[in-house]
Amino acid sequence: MAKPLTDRCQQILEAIIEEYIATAQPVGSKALTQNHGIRLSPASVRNVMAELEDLGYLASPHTSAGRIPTEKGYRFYVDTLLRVSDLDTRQKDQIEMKYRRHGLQMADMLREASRTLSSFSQHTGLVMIPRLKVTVFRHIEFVKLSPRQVLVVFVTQSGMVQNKLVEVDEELSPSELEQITNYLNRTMSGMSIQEVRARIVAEMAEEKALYDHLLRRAFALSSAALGDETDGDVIIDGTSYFLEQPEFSDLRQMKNIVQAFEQKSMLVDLLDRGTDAVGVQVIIGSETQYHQLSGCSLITAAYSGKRGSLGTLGVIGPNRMPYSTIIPIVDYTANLISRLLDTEND
Amino acid sequence: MAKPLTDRCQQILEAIIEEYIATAQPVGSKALTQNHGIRLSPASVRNVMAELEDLGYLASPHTSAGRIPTEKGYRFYVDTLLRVSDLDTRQKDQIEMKYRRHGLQMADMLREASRTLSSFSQHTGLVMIPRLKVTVFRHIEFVKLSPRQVLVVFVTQSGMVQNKLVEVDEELSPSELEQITNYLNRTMSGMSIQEVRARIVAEMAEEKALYDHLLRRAFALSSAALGDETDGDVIIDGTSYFLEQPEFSDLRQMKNIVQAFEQKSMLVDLLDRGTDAVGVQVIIGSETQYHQLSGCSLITAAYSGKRGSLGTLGVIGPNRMPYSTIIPIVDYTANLISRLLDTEND
DNA sequence: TTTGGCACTCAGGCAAAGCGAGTGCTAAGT
DNA sequence: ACTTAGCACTCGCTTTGCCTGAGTGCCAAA
Repeated sequence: MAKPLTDRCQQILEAIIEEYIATAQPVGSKALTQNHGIRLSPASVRNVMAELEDLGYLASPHTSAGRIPTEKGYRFYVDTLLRVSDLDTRQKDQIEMKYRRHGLQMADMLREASRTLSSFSQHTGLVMIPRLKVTVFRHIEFVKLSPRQVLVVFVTQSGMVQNKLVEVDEELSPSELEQITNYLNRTMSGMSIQEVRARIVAEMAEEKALYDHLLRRAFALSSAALGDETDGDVIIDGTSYFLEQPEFSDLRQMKNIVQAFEQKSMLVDLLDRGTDAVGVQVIIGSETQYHQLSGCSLITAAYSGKRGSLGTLGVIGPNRMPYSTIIPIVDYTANLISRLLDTEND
Repeated sequence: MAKPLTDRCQQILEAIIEEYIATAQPVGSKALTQNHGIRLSPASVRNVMAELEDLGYLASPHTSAGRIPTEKGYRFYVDTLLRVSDLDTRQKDQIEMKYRRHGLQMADMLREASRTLSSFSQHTGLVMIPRLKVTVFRHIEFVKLSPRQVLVVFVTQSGMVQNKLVEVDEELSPSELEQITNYLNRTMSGMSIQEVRARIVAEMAEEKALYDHLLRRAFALSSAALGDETDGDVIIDGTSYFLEQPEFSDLRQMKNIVQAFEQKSMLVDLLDRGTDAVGVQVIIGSETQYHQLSGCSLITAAYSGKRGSLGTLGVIGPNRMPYSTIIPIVDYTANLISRLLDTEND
């Protein structure tokens, strides 16, 4: 039963999907024979279409309309029909230009990436902020805000700044703070946060720490600051492109989507899935497993710094997205960001 | 010509506006006499309504529909008809509860404020982040990222952390950086950023600085870091409430609004207008002077810290907003935030 | 295996008709 | 002088029916 589709079937499926992506209208047999170099009569095409519908690649909204691709159809298209080309150099230059401003910190860069993804794809751009645990420790600093409150400012290798307010039981003198600062910066510099955490746990258990009051407080403070994982944040840009999509003119669904965007947790999850993958990932419709996002697809790619994968970026839009043009954009952007993060600050 | 409206006119206008706010439907003469304790016949009400229409407080979408308020109508309602009551203690407690988590930094608090405003008003919440220039210097710190790049981390009195990457012409040794840090923290602590800037300009001009190389570099570095005003940022929450409003079911206008939200500059401008005002401000429809936001109104109030006004927060929604319930919410939230910012860290 | 022919289906557009909410006006009542 | 009942009128909204056209499935011929 799992016999592969014939060449002709594939060719027609591809034509239908591309036509549908372009027009958002159910596509009929006649339209196909006219515009897509199919050298067959409408009747033959109809036979093929009926077959493809039986196999689950196409669906018809009603008897007298054309066919639209199913998710299975899109999946097949993306997996085997689609040949993605590279961006031409002009486009690459245009994208790269956006990052030419100097003094760009990582956060600015990621914001710019989201904006660029959105404007080049004409869909909604997503960029996940790196999780704390995958970043590399560079510098920590304590600022006493009140006798019991200490602001811990923490800088990663790539120039991201995290900060957290920590309540302490017992007041710390400026010189104590300075000693702690120096000690932590000396010992932890260059380690990943995961390593730092492991180190803290290990040292806390050691005898030395038990007797050294200051050391113990140093570890307590830093573990409080690094302890709670920020729950993942996503930069979203170009939500308004969603409002242009005819398939979301239904306000109820539109509201679902906007709410999902505000909540972010679903997007974090979806982007997370692609963090350790190589190359571009595509998630289509119900593969998201969120019914609020039904009809939405994502094109994502991981970006990385010196020490491996940092996060994921991508584009979200309706199933009917121009995959062939957006995939190279996402791919190039992810590589570009990785390159920029890799070469800077060395 | 500027004769004041009679009591009866005002009473009816108020009833019409409140009915329209509740139902989003043009309100007719009959509906009024039934539900709003107007002891008049529909015919009399009609006469009054015709008069109010002539005066520009009401409009009729077409002959055989009821009346809807004009912007002038809303303005009159807000200015003279509306009596805002205080929130009851239960609501106050509910709101206050949201800020009970400890270790809340200013940024978290403002985010929470936006969310709370939105969920309590059932419309879109806005909170402006304080402009750099109105904040108070507490601490500055330099982190050398590469020979020529220094990350300037800067903490305000209220615990906000700003950071900026600065390129330097000439490498700074760690000890130089430390000297600069100490000097700046000693001299500038407790001053507002405006004062700090003025001080820097003044000292740069003085003889002393001309001869003290290090001092000159200290000023150069800090002025680079404090120099460019961040162009104002706004925390937006509850955009999806907009999608529920029947008046925005037109997708074109909806798109305008969402784009305006993404761009933020309009919102920054609108919130800025209320920064130095006392109490709650209401901006209705075309008073925003942005055609993209036609049909939208804002309810805003300034919040302040120890040293006076910091920024503005509020709610944006359709003209047809329940002003009487939202105004107290905005008012209370602004006061609450001010109180929290005032009492913390002392 | 492909193709032309043909009957069939069904959504969308259009016009006519009916409904109903609401108005403005006039004349009578207080 | 103000209020109210009555009445003709307006006009948007909904329903109904009809038509059109795009597109289908199937069959028989090439």
